[in-house]
Amino acid sequence: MAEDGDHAVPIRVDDLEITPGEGLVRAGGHVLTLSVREFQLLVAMAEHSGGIVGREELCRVVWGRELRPGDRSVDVYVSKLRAKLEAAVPARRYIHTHPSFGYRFQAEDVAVTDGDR
Amino acid sequence: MAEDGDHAVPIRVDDLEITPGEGLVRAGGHVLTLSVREFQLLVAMAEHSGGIVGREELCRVVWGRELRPGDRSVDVYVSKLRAKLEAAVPARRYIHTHPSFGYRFQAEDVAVTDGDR
DNA sequence: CACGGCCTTCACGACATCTTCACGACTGAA
DNA sequence: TTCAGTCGTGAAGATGTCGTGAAGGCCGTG
Repeated sequence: MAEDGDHAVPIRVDDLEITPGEGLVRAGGHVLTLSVREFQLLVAMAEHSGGIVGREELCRVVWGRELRPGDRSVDVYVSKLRAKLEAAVPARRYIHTHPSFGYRFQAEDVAVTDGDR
Repeated sequence: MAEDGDHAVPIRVDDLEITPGEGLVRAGGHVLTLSVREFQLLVAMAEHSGGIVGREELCRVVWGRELRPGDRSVDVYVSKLRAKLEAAVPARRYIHTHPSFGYRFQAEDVAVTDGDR
């Protein structure tokens, strides 16, 4: 079934439960308070969980416009989102940077021995 | 058919899953973080998996220019790529050197039988 | 009006990447 | 053995990309 619509089907990634229809995010029994942009960004990445999503696509999906040269909006919101996710679930890391490619959303342990390289 | 476009069709070589459209490489459920050059080099070799690819061609495809005498760029990046592949999948060897000819991309066991002596 | 949250942009520092150089290991020929 | 060509790889400097605090504008609420 097509599931990229606005259905209220929760997206689950590790400890996170994201409910697009309600703008609700639960992290291990803990509810996150996100702004609209933060939430849309989270959903956009979580829908491609495990894959890399480029800044251009994120800008298109969340901001509804093309990414302009020098535009740092996406980076700034990724930073804010990371801060809130880390505050909620310190043991995991969800947003990974792939320089020049984009970001990858996937739950990984923070204290990794070999997972990061 | 020639399908070297930017389709997100994954290239599979043994334990490796390479997704050109996303810049993503998986090795046994493990995600590799590669730079742009490293990734392009990997794709260029993996597309000719099993065959030998010369430095000239690699330089043309990845760097977009002719290989100049004394240019070691290709060698350096092959080295980096080897290091990351070996870290991810220690049991296999993917990049084989054929002196004066080029490199061959093919999965082989590390505990070598004696195949290339 | 005053307050507070959200969004955008700017600026600076931290970090990753790219290129080139340098040295040594290895190989085959004489 | 000695020589010449080839390759592996660590390191340094230049460049590019990213992380993030802060300032300013907008808008809704009390």
